Amino acid sequence: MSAAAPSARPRSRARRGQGELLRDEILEATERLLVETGDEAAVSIRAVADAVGVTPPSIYLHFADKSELIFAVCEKHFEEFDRLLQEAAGGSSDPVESLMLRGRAYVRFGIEHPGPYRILFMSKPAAIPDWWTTERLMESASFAHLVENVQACLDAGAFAPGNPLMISASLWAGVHGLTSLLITKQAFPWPDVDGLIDYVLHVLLRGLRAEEGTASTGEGSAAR
Amino acid sequence: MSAAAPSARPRSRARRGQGELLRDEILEATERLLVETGDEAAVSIRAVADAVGVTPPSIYLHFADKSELIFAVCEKHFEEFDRLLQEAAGGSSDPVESLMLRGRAYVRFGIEHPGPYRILFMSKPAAIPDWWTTERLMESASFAHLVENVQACLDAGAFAPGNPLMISASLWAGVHGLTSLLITKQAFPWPDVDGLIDYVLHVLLRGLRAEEGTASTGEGSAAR
DNA sequence: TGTACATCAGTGAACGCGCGTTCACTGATGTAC
DNA sequence: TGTACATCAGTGAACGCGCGTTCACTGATGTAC
Repeated sequence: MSAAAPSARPRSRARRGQGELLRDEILEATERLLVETGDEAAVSIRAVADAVGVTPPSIYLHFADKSELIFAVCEKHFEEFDRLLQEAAGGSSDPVESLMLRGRAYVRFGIEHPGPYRILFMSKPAAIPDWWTTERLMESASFAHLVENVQACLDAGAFAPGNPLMISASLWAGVHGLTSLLITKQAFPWPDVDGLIDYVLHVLLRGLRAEEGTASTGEGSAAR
Repeated sequence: MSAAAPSARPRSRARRGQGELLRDEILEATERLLVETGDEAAVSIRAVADAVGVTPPSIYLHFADKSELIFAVCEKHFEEFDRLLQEAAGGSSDPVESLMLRGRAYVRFGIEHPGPYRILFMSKPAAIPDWWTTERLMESASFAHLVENVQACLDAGAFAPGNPLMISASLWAGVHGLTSLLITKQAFPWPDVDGLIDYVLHVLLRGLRAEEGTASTGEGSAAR
């Protein structure tokens, strides 16, 4: 009977000086839609407004335009992403095992937040606005943490000597490839996902490992 | 002066019985736009019609709807993709080297055809129409060829024993990850791309290699 | 304690746009007689 | 050899849609006097 009922509760107007409350509600709703649909194009200003229980122009009270809104959400996710990875990597004092933990956390983040993951790592370069230089910075931060971890492996003699940037890029390619395939090709007959994740990480780390006997402090596998 | 001039030559109407000619021109134009923009959403029926020098309804003389058109183009690319990889892999009789060649060809295809690559391997599952079961078949064919190649490595004792599906999925993840990052993050300060491709492939293959001494016919690296 | 007023959160209606798709049509081409 | 006609390739105009964004506005809230 009721025409065009908003999907959320009616939402009462904020009190004087409390206008910022709406901003958070908008961010939350956008994030929710982004996770649900996994596609920036599917998240419209109108859909967000409807989800919050407000009219479209209200969005512009808090965000200059659509991309500012989208990237505000992504920024939050990027921060969380880096934080999760650092936290996971801190779970071991062995740098190689840290990489393993970091890799697992990476893939898990992607699987659990396919919407933001798509935008952060799979969207077209042109879709990223100019002012989003933060992206570069954040990415660098997140990537820099990986490089540090790799450097620690090299310093410990656990990895064969090599260019840490090259090694880091390779690891990134590996986990990103797995993550994005799992997100995109859900119908593919994947073997056990957790097993696959660990297998891919093991192959990569094994491929980077120092030759036996050459390492200064290498853990090596058995005497022979 | 002329209003709304079509971007292509005026194109003269086909003769009786030659209507199919337009079909090919449409496919070509779609492919061209897809490669240029790299985004399915950016390729509109109207843009294709304009590129061909024809009005939008003409498209429907040859394709039931937009997705049929898009996937007709992708199907062509998928065939070419598999063909290129098989051709590349045939460049060596050593199965491990075949994998290397296959991997290089994979990444090169992605870099050279980012539009089709995005649609084939990076688009949302929901964006793929139901009738596109071919996709699964083709994908299986292409993937099956990889599995065969991996099995040959196992049979030759060049790889440590393992599940060929798991190994194949890992290799796919590696090359896909590299390809999609190179496509998506063009602004990232990548090290030398060709070097990076080879490095990633080497790391993966090294990680899969049989332990020295365990292999029956392994090539091994030097005596010690 | 009461009232005028500035402020602020949010609305309602509309804009112009490009999209996929439909439908009745046109006019050149070939064929039957 | 000439003409009526069916066929076929393509057109022109319009449909309804959802989109981002703008603009003049409303009405509740707090504050100054």
